[in-house]
Amino acid sequence: MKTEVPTIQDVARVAGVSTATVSRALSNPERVSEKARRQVLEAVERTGYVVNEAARNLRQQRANAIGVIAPDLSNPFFSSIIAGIEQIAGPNGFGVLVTESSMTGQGAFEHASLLAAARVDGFVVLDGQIDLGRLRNRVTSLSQVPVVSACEYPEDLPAPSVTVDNTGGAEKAVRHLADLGHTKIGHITGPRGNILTTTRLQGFRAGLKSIGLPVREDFILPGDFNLEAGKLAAEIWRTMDDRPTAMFCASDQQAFGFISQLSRQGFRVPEDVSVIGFDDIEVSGFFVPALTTISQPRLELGRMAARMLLDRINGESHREGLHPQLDVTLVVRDSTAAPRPE
Amino acid sequence: MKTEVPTIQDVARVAGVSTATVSRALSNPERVSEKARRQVLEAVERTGYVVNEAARNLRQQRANAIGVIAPDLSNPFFSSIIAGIEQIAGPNGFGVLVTESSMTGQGAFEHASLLAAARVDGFVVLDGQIDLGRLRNRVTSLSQVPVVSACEYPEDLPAPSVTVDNTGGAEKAVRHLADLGHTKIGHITGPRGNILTTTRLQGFRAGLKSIGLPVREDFILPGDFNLEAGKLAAEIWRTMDDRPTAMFCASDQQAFGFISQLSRQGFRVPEDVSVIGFDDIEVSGFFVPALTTISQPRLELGRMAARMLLDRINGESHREGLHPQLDVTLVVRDSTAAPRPE
DNA sequence: CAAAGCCCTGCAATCGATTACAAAACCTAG
DNA sequence: CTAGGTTTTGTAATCGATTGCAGGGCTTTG
Repeated sequence: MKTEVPTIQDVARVAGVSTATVSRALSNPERVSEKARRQVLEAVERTGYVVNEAARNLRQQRANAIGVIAPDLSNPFFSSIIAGIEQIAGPNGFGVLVTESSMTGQGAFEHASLLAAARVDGFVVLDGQIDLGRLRNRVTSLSQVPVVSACEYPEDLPAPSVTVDNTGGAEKAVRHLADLGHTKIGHITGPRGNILTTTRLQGFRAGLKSIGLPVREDFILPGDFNLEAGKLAAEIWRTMDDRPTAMFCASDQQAFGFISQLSRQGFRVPEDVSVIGFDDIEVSGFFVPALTTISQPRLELGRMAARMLLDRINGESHREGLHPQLDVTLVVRDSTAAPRPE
Repeated sequence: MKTEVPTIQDVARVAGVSTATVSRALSNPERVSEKARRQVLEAVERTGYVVNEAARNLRQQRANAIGVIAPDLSNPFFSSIIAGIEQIAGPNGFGVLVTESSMTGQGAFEHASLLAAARVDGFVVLDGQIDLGRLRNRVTSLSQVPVVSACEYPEDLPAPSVTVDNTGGAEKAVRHLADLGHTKIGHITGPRGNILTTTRLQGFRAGLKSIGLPVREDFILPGDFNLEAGKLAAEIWRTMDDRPTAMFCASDQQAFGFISQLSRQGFRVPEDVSVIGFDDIEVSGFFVPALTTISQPRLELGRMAARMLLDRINGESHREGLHPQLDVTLVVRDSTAAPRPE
């Protein structure tokens, strides 16, 4: 078996035309004659030719790939977004390079420069903690690379972003609980400093206010988005003298941890306490009890981010300050109910 | 601001040496003089130079990247493996290009050829359905590219693979249930034709046999790995005259679906039926009840696959037929218990 | 002091595509 | 039949790095 990979030269020889014609026949079919096109296509078939991306990238000064910087690849939340990105990028001929930024700050930067250098034409950043400004300064070539941030985003973002309506979602959650008759509503927050934490907390307060309920600061428990944080919060809830009858959790995972720990301690959801989450990840509908939550379109988040990035790469520059916000919806299931009468 | 990206020429000029020396100073520091090295490093710092990967790749005939073909990116199971792959690839200077093969057969092939063509130096295949032989024939250049398959793998695999001990895991599950006193043990399988389905079913049968329990074919319910399949199976279980008192589910997700639906119908786990899963995904420990399951090292699966692939790319060819199998462990939680006395 | 050997450096070819430019081929209309 | 215009094709430069080869400088040894 021949071990040589065929090049455009081989195709040209077989087709009996020049390499220029081959190149044109493949990328601008309408620019060559019917006859030449047929010959080239046939030669491509015969030789099994596939364009060498490295050569093309070098010549065109374009990588035909985008990078994704995610804080945690194994987190299903981020991986859904990546799936969405891939759905758009792939069919458009763009590869998707993923990296995890979780490794301590330093590492993330090393990584990013690895990605830079004509390896990718742009980035989608899913990590709100990353200091984009610094990232850009770090590597000269990076400063020219378009970036779109999705989901989380740094406070002072020098790039377009696509997010969901976190504040509105939180308000919806609070309103739902209030509608059920709850007046003692608590909240377990996300990690300190995260933009999602901030906006959801803000929505929580705004929601209470708009209904005319007071904000009880002692009902706001600090947390994180993960399962463990929910468990910890449950322990705190247990020890409270005056307990909220309903909790708005900053994430579904957190809600699971919360409910799980309470069940273990003999409490029941929603009988003893109503719980509402945020995200609507896949298992939420199958949890016991099925989780009431705020659903966000993760796949669409990724798809939209990819579309925006591709647009920018192709020069259709939106204004820098484009920040579409996707809607979220309340999904009522079994983890919320009217409070038990006193 | 200067918008030009510095090239090796710029560095050479600033450092007062030739491009050859710059190149050597960066990749073979010991081959140039102390002085030249200092000058080059300083020039790199000053110019903010980063090597152009496209040019390097073209010249070296190597992409410094690996491709991952996964059936479903948003599935946390696969994304964990990808995270593992990234953990090994990244620090070794390799990019990780992901693609989803879920799109109907055709699409997957298109995609793979996109990945080929000097874009990646090798693949990790996570999709057992993919016909590797056909994939390879499709594109001449692909036939030379090293492939490692992980987790799932085609029956007649022409490539090394890394898997977990599915059969052994299933046996452990059965034994655990039997140890608790169950004699009527059922199984919900994975999707038809999948290698994981086959091996786990096989282990299930073997487990029963080794304990001396008969295999009741009517206790084997066809399914899939997802939540919905568990739900469907629950409906079947309900209608059975003679019900198994314990079910071994082919995946954790499936177990969730099963338990969820049963709860909804007023049954209790483990009181009415014990349930054991397979995978040990993150939420399993926080499900209600916490799920007893067979834990498999997903991250390590990815890490090992990446290591094997990198080795092959670097020419350290293991024999073609290398198929390491990682161990799985039984994790006992709250979803299994002794059967209720008749 | 010359010869031999080693280390370091630079020149220039090379990887495989794309594309500017120019030439050739073909048409059309006068 | 020819000038002018359009379409199609080919030649060769180019992208930015790596690397084989050869030459220059320096050290060592006889």
